[in-house]
Amino acid sequence: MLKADAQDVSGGEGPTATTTTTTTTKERIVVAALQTLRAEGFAGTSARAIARTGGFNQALIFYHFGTLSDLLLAALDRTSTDRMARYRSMVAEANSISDLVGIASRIYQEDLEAGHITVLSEMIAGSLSRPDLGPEVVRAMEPWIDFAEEMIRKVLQGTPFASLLPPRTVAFAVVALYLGVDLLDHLDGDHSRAEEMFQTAEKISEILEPMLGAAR
Amino acid sequence: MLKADAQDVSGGEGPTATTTTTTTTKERIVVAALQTLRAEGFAGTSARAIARTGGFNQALIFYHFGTLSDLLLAALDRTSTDRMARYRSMVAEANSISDLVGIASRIYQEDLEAGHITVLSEMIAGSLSRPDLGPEVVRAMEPWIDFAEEMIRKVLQGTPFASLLPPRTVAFAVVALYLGVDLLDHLDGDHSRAEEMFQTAEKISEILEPMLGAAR
DNA sequence: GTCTATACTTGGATAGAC
DNA sequence: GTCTATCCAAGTATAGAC
Repeated sequence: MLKADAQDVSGGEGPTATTTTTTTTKERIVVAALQTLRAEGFAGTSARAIARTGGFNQALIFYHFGTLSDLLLAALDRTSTDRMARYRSMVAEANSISDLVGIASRIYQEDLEAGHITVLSEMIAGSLSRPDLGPEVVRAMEPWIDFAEEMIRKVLQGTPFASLLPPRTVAFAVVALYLGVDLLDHLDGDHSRAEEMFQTAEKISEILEPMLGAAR
Repeated sequence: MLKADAQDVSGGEGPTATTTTTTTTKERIVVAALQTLRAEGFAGTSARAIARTGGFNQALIFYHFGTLSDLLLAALDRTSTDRMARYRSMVAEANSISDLVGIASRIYQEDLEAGHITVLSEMIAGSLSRPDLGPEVVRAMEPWIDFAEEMIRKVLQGTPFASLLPPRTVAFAVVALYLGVDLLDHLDGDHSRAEEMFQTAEKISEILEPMLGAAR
């Protein structure tokens, strides 16, 4: 997996709706923007830096996207959509708390290596300095909290925890935790702590589960 | 010893070692840097922006700190030290889990309003783009994980959780959660979710506590 | 659609007067 | 220690040739 993404494309503009990965320039620019965000962070992601990364002319960014902010938002949208599809497909099988934790653990690993979450946190951190980004970044985060809420609801249904843990609040905390862990994880490259965190969570959920009866 | 100066003032240069807060220029610069980081984010915190915030000349930054990175690190050190003192004084009374959660809740509120955590997350996010910051930011984070670990250890001592929850791992998660919650909280300014999260945590800890006997 | 060239702005950093 | 002036690199964005 890892670099398996770079895109699903398919539904392009042109009439050539073949399955071949026709990489348009616009897509190449988005991909380069994502790579740059991951590697250099928001502050290092200038139009010129993106063009260097992708090996194309800097002016193309403005031709295709108008402003740098618009490109950045398109890139954010892209990862967000791609990852959401992946998350949904992975989580389809999950019915219990420990299922969910296990999947979260594997998917975090995937995200970490590919830098998907880093793009989010860099965009969030960056939107302080460019207020036009703020509202759009907020919108990009919402589906994630919704998604987490949905999963938590599903898994807490009928357990004694349902009355104790407001799904929306837990969802918020889980998303925040994801972001924070990724932030720290990337800072020093010591991934063992996150691993141990997920292992601990799995252990706990496995102990908890029998106390609840089958969650579903 | 990373810029051990930055200082507590008091022991100033001049013979006037009074208790009055003699604000040296160096301090004013650090304060302005913190304000700018909070308000404009890492990407918006240029030497010129800091000088505008503080109402002093831009060249002073380079006279007093050499480079912008060094100023930023001094500022990070400053908040980190200040907040650590505050945390330690607040937490001195805490003996139980629910004590700790309650204090964490109040202190988060304080941090949020003053933007203390934002400085951390902006510096972490920013260190991607300026690799010279990375190692120093890592060092600035360590005391926080240590501190959290210490607290968690203290409060878990002798409870059944002690065998289940590795203090270091939980500490890492708690710090990550703090960062992530602040990140999201500042993004859209909706502080109710964090509040509810802390309230939920308090409720849970209050329910859990009697099951453990006095934790201490 | 893509490239070159360029206008204009901001930023880090230094020199030198005061 | 502080200010003015300035150098130069880098950034966003646009115009116009191809």
